[in-house]
Amino acid sequence: MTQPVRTAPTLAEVAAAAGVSRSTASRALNDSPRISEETKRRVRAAAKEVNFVPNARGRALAVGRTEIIAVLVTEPLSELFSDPTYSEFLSGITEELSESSYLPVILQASSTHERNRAREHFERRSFDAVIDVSPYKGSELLEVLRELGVPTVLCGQLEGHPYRDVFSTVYSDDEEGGHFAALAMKERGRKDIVAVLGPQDNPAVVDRLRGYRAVLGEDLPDANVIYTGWNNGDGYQAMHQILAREIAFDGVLCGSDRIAAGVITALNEAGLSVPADVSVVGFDDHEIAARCVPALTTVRQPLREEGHMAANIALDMIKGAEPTTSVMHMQLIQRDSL
Amino acid sequence: MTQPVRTAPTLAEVAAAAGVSRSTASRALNDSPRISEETKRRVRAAAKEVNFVPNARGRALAVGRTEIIAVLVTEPLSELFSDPTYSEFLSGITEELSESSYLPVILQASSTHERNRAREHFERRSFDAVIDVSPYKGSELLEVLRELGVPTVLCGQLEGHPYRDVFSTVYSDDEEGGHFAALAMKERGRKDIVAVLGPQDNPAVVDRLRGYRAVLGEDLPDANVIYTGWNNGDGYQAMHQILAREIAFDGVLCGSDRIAAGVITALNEAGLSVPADVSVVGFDDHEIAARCVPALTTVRQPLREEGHMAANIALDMIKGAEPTTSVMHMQLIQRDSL
DNA sequence: GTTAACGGTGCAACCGGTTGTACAACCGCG
DNA sequence: CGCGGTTGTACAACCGGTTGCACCGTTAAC
Repeated sequence: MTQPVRTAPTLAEVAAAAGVSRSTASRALNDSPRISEETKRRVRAAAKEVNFVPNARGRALAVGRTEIIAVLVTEPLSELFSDPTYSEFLSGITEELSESSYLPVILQASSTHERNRAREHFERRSFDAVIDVSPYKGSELLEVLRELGVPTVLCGQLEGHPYRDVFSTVYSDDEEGGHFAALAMKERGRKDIVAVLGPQDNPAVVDRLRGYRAVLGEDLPDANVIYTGWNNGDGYQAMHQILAREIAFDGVLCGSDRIAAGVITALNEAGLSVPADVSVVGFDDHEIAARCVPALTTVRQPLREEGHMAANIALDMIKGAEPTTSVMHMQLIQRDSL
Repeated sequence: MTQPVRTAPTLAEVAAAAGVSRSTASRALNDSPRISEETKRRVRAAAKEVNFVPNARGRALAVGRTEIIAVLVTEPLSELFSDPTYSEFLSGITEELSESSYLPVILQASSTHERNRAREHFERRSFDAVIDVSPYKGSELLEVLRELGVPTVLCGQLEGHPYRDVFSTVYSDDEEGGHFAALAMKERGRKDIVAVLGPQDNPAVVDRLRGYRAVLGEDLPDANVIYTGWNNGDGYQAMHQILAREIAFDGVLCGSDRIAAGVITALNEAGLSVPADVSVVGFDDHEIAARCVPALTTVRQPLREEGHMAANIALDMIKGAEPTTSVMHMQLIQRDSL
């Protein structure tokens, strides 16, 4: 077992070991066409020998990049991640970046303290690009990023597109998703709809509800809209509340697939059959959706692809590309709960 | 409104503007005692004038530090943060670091891809220290960190303390917490206990259960232990299941305060009174605990302090301090639900 | 046999800061 | 007036890489 290494080998040591100059060693390791195969082999062998890894600090200074991309989170993490969709989105980002040498890190900036630190490190150019997961209009950090000219991708639509000319934007069309779900209910002939959504202040929730409303109008009365958490148990509890009211309904639109799972459990316990008595539609196409009994009809949001897109745009902007806006589209996944 | 700045001012420009050399400018901005007050004033004015912020890359190379600390997360983020306690812990870390110039960033390393990238950046020394939020024995990343000699703090107890001589450890004594909760039940004379815990594979859950068992023995039979999520609705649903079984019980130990809130709701709906018929004890001392009706008796875990501790130890280790182990203690908060 | 072309390598400058050391200006003192 | 000591500043080296350019030896062409 090797002893802990306290001091990392430098390029100079590798060069010495291979019997070449630092510059040749550098070019060999970066696979420059100006170096002969024979020399490359020697240098690579030497590098492997001493376990050489180029030091990030020296490299960053020379190439002008840190190869770190900040994923900016401006709300409390627990809130963000209680929405299960985010982790899928983040996976999309890391997946895409793992092809490159870039590393995504999550930067929490919910308190003033945190925002100040973040601001400072933005000014120092500690990161090559920023992906803002939950941008809001008038954020002072966005203002800073704009002034600094740091490549930035916003995930989510800001009303009025205040930064369209400087920042890129990626979002999926939640209103369209609501549209699809509601349309499916309507075509099935459901007339008395209940909605069990996520938190009321979540922008996606607001947009989806708008989509529902545009299709259903008075078939989805205000009194039938319930805001709750995103989980199984939350759906279960909400459905209990609704059943306790003893109102008539034949369809439930859910804010997530896990909510839908809880709703179905509660309905079954109350002796109601899905989809014979009540239709249920979920949201996200989470892996749980296909495993539900009955298998859940749901709206698929291309979260992973959204992450890929955001990461790619960030990489392009680092290379100097102009800001872009791209909209991801929702898709209704037909199964048996409708 | 200023135009976006594309190229940041360098120290040389500041020095020129102030009419001094680069070295003097540097010392003036770093408040060296060798520089006269008058010169410092001039340099600072010039720096403010051109909006100078020292470039992280140059600075990092010179001082040998990036001033970034990685908070390593080896499980999926959504899983981690569905446990509400983590955000409190993270706040503790950022709070403490905000006193310094260090910035904590969260590094997700659940997939192989992610782990490889993380490893690479550890080798490059992109971070000055690592705080591992959910360490597990045999993690290859820990092995890498050990070999590289990167200052590392583990949050959680690893059985057998395999890295005690290289890494620092901070953990709160979950078994002790379980002990306190169970003891309170026992002193209250409760004999038939039910436990509604978090996920079965969560190490804290395992330790707490061990604490319960040590005190209660057969008063908490295996059949009465339910594993679920951490939320309100999860507790509600779990309690419904228990009530459906029609077993006799007079106490419920909960894995989180939110679970407890759901449990109380379900008990009330079933016509049972807390604490007259059934005693309920929560965990965490989340803000919801005091707001429950009746106010919730719970076990307080010093999460924020744990974060402070972890951050401080990391800073100390960067300065060269030896690894330490520190245990945080639990505390029973007596309220009305027992 | 001389020379141009070319592939391979090394020197030295550079990225943007920090810091050891030399030096100039000034002070008070004998 | 010359000395040693203090104070404030500048020069230059350094951190660890990358890269423009000059230079070397070889080969092919004339």
